[in-house]
Amino acid sequence: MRPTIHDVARVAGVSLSTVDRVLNGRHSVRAATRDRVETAMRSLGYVRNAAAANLSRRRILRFLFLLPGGANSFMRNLEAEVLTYSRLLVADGVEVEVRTLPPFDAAALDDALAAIEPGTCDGVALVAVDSPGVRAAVRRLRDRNLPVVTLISDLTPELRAHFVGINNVRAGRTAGRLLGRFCGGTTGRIAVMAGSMVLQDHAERDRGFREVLRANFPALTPMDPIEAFDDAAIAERTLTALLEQTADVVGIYSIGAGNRGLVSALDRRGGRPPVVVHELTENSRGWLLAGKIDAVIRQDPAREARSALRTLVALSNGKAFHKDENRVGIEIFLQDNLP
Amino acid sequence: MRPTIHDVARVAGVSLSTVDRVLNGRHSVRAATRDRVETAMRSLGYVRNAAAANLSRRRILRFLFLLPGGANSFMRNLEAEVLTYSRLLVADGVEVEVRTLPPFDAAALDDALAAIEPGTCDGVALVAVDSPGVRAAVRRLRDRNLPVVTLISDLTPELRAHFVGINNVRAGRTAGRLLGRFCGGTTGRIAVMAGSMVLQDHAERDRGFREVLRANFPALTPMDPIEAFDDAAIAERTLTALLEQTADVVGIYSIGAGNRGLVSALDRRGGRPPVVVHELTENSRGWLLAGKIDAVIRQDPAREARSALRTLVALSNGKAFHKDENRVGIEIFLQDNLP
DNA sequence: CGCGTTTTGACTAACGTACCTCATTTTACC
DNA sequence: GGTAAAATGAGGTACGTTAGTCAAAACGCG
Repeated sequence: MRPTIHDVARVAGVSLSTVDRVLNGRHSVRAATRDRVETAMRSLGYVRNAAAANLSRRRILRFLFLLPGGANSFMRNLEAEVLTYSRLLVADGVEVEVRTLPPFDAAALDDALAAIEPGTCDGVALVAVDSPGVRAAVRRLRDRNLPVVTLISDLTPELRAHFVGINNVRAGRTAGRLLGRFCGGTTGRIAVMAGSMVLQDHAERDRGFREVLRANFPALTPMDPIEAFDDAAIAERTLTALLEQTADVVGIYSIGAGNRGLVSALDRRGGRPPVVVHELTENSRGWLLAGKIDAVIRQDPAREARSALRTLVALSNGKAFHKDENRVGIEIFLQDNLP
Repeated sequence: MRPTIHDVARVAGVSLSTVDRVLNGRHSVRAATRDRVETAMRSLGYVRNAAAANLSRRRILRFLFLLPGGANSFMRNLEAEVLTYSRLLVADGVEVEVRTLPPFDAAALDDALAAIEPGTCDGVALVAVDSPGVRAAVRRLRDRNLPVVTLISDLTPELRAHFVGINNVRAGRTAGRLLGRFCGGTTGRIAVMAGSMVLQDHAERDRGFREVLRANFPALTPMDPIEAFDDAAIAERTLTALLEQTADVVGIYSIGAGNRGLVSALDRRGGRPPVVVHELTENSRGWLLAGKIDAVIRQDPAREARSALRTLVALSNGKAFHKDENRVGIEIFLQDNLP
């Protein structure tokens, strides 16, 4: 049988109340008494029963997720995963509200954060837009002891409790090394297609990609990024034009969405250079299997949703959470290791 | 406020006892009554409070992990991860016993499974060795409603509740495709180093590797596997000999452990062909960063430990567990996407 | 030493569910 | 219609913790 606070009280020679006071930092307890209680806990190997504690606290944990709205398929996917996983957590007394905000709108995020009433929420996960207002709002939440987790896009580390997402520079580097190796010693130019370089994550991937090519594959020259604004038609048109004008394209890196256009453009030509894209979708999975692209790099939105939620739960329960467990990786998929 | 069984009873117009009977399938309840209760549950969106239920059941969940003993570093790693994660679960009333058995010993596994006393254990995770005795023992456990999860190595699917591990044929295919691409059109032979082809997982990886080379990279010819028995000295000696005898080795695939010997052998030569190995360790991570090898393929033992434990917990609580959540992937690491 | 202040103890109700007993009602069947 | 059997109700206790109240004890300080 696991020891309970009753056992701790008995061994420490104090009352239940005192154990409770030590455990929950209530009234003042003399240092000597606290020591005795803590020693007893250690010697018994006491671990607070999380189920009983939460039950007694009659506490349901309410978390707020602030995600950018709009058509961005990655974000919609992430939203769906958050909702899916939170349904599983209902049995453990967790309630999740997902609110979508105008994308890239610091003021809207700022307002949403400021509007959080004390006592109505036990933790926040947000896709950060870095601005002084947002930083101030997050700081206020932290001062209220509300755990804040950043998702996908980070803030300064001292403001948030945990960041769930990938390092996009390293994602770009990974793409660069993969494509560099796939090009196998040929010389030529690499076409780069992005959603928009205004997006921080796209810009970071682009940077990492170029770093690696410059340092490790000097025979490959990345071209200026085409901005396709995640639109298949634009992507197809501009890429087709580029391929017609440029004879020595020996590889293609697609940083964002709009890959349908990329594939159509390539389909109409005979042969194709190595292609590396981001995000695993039904489409990109099919293209990988069909041999229309060579590798997909992704961050798993399902794991990100779960990590964010688990982190919030752990922080709210005052549990140490395993950082490693809640880290998401930069995954590489070829047609053989698809999930 | 979330609805409780009291609410369900009120709405259904029955007593608490009856709701309890329906919920836990105790005495006989008339179909009509059961219907009313179930309708009430649905209309209220009732979800059983897992914390309260387990508390009341004064139930601690006891799980048994049966892992192969011996020096196999992957298994030792896995064992450590199981212990680490189970420490986190203590607060939720989970107790884990890890028992190591002689490796590849079906009889020992069989005995260990048969020795499980009813009532002393709520679920088993094992690294399966397929034999009639083991299958029978697992079937008996299943008949006792004890959830059984296979780890790393599977049994026939109908016997176990879940398998946590990777498909090694696909892992080998992944290695093959990666190495094939890295070799970039050159012609020659590929050296293959395994622990022992008696190991099923090594044999499967070898098979997948060859499949891909044959189908997609006909210019690359895999050589017969060197068996190094996970021993660095043997690996170094045999690989050195092989490289001296064979001029056209254009790639190396290491299926198992003993990579220290591989790296030493390569270190003593000028230049090296592309190298793909399995398992991410402090060593292989260092070699990747130092450019001594090109890619590492792994299954994450930490995630496998967590998945097995979470699956057992979910099954014991009668919860639907998310299959996807508890699946582990075949991960590819280059020096840029290391965790 | 006596005072006021801290610290501690004893006790109680509650959280939502499980599980038990005993009594009562309803049903099925002849 | 009467009987046994089945179904249901009522009520209690317990799980381990939280969170309170009130009284008693110990302490610090002049």
